[in-house]
Amino acid sequence: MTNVTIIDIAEALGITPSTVSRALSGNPYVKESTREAVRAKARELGYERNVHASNLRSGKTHTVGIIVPRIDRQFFSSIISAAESILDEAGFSVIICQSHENEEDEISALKTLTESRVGGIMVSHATGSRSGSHILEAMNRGIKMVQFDRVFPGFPGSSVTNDDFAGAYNATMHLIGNGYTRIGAFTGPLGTNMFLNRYEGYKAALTEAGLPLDEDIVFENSIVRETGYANAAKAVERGCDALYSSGDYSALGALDFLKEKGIRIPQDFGIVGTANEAFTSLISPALSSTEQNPVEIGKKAALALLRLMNNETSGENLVVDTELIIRESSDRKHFAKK
Amino acid sequence: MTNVTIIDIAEALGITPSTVSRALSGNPYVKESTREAVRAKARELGYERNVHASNLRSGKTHTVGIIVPRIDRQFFSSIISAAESILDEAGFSVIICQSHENEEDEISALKTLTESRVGGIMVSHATGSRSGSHILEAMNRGIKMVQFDRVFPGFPGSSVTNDDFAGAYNATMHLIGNGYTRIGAFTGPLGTNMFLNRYEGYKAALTEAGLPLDEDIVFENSIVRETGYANAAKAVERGCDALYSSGDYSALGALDFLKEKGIRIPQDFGIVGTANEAFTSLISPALSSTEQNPVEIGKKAALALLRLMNNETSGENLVVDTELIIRESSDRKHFAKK
DNA sequence: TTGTAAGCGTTATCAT
DNA sequence: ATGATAACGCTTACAA
Repeated sequence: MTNVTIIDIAEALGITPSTVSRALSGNPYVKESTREAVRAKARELGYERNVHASNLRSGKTHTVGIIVPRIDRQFFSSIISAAESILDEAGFSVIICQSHENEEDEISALKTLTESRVGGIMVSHATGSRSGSHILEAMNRGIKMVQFDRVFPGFPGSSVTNDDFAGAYNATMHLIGNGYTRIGAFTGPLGTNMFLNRYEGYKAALTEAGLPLDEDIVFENSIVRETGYANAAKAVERGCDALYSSGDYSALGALDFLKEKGIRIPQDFGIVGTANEAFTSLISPALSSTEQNPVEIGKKAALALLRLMNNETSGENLVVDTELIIRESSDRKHFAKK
Repeated sequence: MTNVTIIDIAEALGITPSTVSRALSGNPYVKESTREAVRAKARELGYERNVHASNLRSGKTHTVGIIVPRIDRQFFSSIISAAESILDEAGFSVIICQSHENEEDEISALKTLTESRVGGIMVSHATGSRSGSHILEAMNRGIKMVQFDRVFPGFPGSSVTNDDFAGAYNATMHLIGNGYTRIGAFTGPLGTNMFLNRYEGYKAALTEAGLPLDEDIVFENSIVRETGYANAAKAVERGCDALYSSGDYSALGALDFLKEKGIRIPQDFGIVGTANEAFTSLISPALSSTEQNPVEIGKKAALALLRLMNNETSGENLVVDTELIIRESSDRKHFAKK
């Protein structure tokens, strides 16, 4: 265990701890030769700053926290990875907590972080977290917070979200542009803002194109492969020739059904997913999807947090553009020859 | 900002800070009524323990660190997720650092963690980290460490690895059992122990089955889709009827080639990948692969670290079994009817 | 069962 | 440019 302190360095050099502290922390009022000597001795003795003593005395931390529902979802791990790189660069270590999609764990994660006196927190809330009162309360206590992806609108602090409305709108417009005329929708639970916004985008596109909205071909809670398969069957039965899906897995389930029935994709049926999961480019036919740019979200959120901690802003709401990735499953214009 | 201390609680209650400290930390020599009163007042005042003061005074931390090459790889994020759940349960927060596959960042991550006086560290080293001397040095300074997945053999402390040899052996044996007789291999860089072990497992299976080892059909550094495609062409040209691959992406590349050439899978050609990436079950034909059980690795490593910090062991080397997942790409016995 | 008092390692405020 | 000193908030002998 390292137990070398600035006092040891001071004694070895015949100076005082204050000078050692100043030398090590880059205080300008230190003779260059002293600084050199201190640095050399510190290295020689294997000195390591005790961040706890430092934090206690100075009241400042070089740690921030990130709370996500689960680390092992690609979307979140990409966000964390990007954010970590930026925060690390700025001299902050990152404590990561998982809420496991439930409010209780989210509250305890928040407690862990505030007890550690982190300088700020990035949080994407659990679906189980309904009111967000614990988050609001922490914000009101003065904790710098950036909400990302899943946010409680109207809270203080900053936020970074995707433009879900535009993503869905663009995807639906793309289907319309490829000549599909009866386009169904797979949505997530519409109680969640994100899914609601996507549904609104879908509707807006239909409206703008003069197509009727038929709720018979809107399937809520279609987010897994199995429901996708089952609802694709209904969609086909109800005369759809395309599907906009709020998720890639349900779109995959739809592909399963369509391939099984021998329905040609994209000639007879078009489909676009959402999230641009890794598998979308690997399956056949490759699935068109909407890229959510998690790396961009992570970077923007980290920078927003740094600004917040620096008092350069009291809060800002940032939007990250989505990007439609057109692949075989919906690109009738190019793949029809196949 | 919270600034309520145990002194505030003590004053409000007309007792001393020591008693408050004892009450809050579960010291048994505290009257039940006192404990209740302290807890109530703490809640009322919005008290939060200052972990820095606590750590400084007690010399103990409730924080551990995890260093991985990249958080955003599914394999590592699954390990972290599993480890975090267990460590969190045990009362530890987790600081996560990325080495970005280079030694410099790994060293700086190690420094960040030791400066934070973490109680222990889980580490999977960067490919760019050749000697591991910084890791060894930290271990020798008394830092509790568990290496996982990519380990420097012979180091003190604990380790958790996959049985890569057995995984490759089983995969190759499975191909042999399905009647394939000229089985090529895609390996990773053989300078890395893990890949070497897999190659040895492949060779052992051939030997045991009395099949010749032909280095013409062993392709080193086949780890991405593109090299898989190119080397599959060579393998076919050289008469292979099956491939054991040390990675899933190169196996995917091989599938690309085989499908393009109209070679029937698994009737005319069998293939098994490694890692059981999410896409393996989603593509067609579904790819057989070797599951590395990251969740198991994460759990085992976390528990090993807890034992190490508890001085229940001075080091142990644990092995996590891999699991062969048989899918269409290699299962001639069941899919041949197709 | 509770109080007293010292100290963990650092930094900030004086003073020199 | 450096030294002396106090203090950050907590835990822990030791005493009572």
